[in-house]
Amino acid sequence: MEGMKGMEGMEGYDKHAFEPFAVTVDLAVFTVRAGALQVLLVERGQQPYAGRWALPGGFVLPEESAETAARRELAEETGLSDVSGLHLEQLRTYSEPDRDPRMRVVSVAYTALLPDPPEPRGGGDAASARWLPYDGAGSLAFDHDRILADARERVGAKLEYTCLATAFCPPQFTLGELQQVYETVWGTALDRPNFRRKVLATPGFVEPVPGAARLTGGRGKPAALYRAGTATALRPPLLRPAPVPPPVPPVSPPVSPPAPAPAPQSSEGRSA
Amino acid sequence: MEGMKGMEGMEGYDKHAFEPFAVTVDLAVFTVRAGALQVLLVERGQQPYAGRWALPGGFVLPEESAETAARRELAEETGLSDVSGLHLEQLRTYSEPDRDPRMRVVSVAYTALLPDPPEPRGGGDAASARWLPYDGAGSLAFDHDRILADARERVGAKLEYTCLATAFCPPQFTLGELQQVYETVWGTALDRPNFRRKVLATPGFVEPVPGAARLTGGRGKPAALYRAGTATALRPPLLRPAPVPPPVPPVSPPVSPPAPAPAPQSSEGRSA
DNA sequence: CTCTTTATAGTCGTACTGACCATTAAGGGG
DNA sequence: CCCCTTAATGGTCAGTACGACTATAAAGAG
Repeated sequence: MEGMKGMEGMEGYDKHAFEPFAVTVDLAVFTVRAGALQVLLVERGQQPYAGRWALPGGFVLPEESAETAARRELAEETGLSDVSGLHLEQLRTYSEPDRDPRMRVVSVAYTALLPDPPEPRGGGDAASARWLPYDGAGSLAFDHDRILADARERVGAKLEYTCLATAFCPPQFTLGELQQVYETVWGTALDRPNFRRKVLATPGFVEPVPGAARLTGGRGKPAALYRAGTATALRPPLLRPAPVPPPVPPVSPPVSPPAPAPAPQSSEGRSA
Repeated sequence: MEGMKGMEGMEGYDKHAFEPFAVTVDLAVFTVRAGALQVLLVERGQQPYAGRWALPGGFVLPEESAETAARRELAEETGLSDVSGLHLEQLRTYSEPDRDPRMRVVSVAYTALLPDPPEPRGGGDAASARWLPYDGAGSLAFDHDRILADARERVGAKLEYTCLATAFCPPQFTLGELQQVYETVWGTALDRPNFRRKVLATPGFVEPVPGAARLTGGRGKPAALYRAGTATALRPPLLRPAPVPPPVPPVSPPVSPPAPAPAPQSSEGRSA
């Protein structure tokens, strides 16, 4: 603002010369659990949209920034005592005049990523807060469907060119778990050796943990443990596989040469 | 919001149960002119920051979204009659409680890109509006230095993985002009043949214009004209050159082998 | 006509990536 | 105890992308 059109000579201008807005924050809090992308949602207790699921959020208080408000809400909703280490990032602001039927509300949306999700403290103010799978969380209150979709897209995109994925992982993790994060958020399978190669070739993405290789739990060969490195960007990026171009049904290549079938001398050729 | 903590059973709640905010938009409008990145700025006419340059912007009106307000302001400040085709994109929202000394103002920042900049209508409301080079636009009013820096970084990043660069160009342009956009925003020189190869290899980035190859003006071989294609993403991306890793003053590799000096058989080797 | 400037074409070697194959190290069953 | 299954790891190979250059073409300036 600060241009203050039509408010010349206003000198500490009157607060009612313009429409006052309510400013809120909405949170899209993600986690990867049981191989699925999950979102923290609250059930609305009153109109409008009573009984519907919605993103957690709340008013920005007079003396705090939106970022501060978002972190405060995050702590309240998750019940976590320390949210200072969590990844919290501004998504964008939603300001359609009719997004809340009651009044003019401008909402600054944030995205947060959690490693291991504590069950949210069901009590408190919101009717109930729960982790729900992203798929099947459709039809939220207000414009929260859109916010949630925007948030997922943003997270998916950032996995490509940042080291953000480790924010979904506990302090120590295996490369398999890290890969699972990518696969879950992107909804595609990745080649394990290639993924490994890429991650390890990126300085500062992950670093090995000196002792230990978790034997417990798992059924296969025990995996090495890593922790998040100091790097933040991923260059060159790790691009998600293209959404499958047209399968291009082979347009009948010239009928002739099934020929001396030189046979794909591929796999077998190397195994010898 | 919509969580409405501590406002249970409020039913079309009272507008004064929470702090009202002023909501504004700020615009970082860029153009590339004369080989330099330029920004549209207005000179403030009153306190605070009277006489200082600031980003154009203004209040969001009661019945419009921030996006609508941003486009309205863009039209007003540039004096352009049709801003519908211009690239306008939400940057982020700034909400520090003390960002405006007069009152609580939350500002949604937008970034806009213009091809050929008309001189802004100096008159109107703001003391004066002008294009100024990005470098040397330091020390703006409020937190606009930060907003401007964020905007530039965002634009630079988007040039890497989107076809956004054409938004800086007129309807028809040469590859040289397009390259100039990259070089100006990134502040680095690019190899011309390689840039060309990359752009042309990306389907839908640009498409050749049937007739004409501008002979006028230029001094060298006339360049072919292109127009923006339909593609929006750039995969794989066109990464800006790394900011030169540490020049690594050779930390005296084991003193011995300056040996048969295989000499960096680099540049000179090939020029012969 | 020559030099300078800019556009455009093509080459070479390395880095990166996708698609695979192979081996190692558990755990589960028969 | 041996064999099968499951996962992690270690490699190979070929095609693509890209950085660094060289070479050629087509103006305008002198």
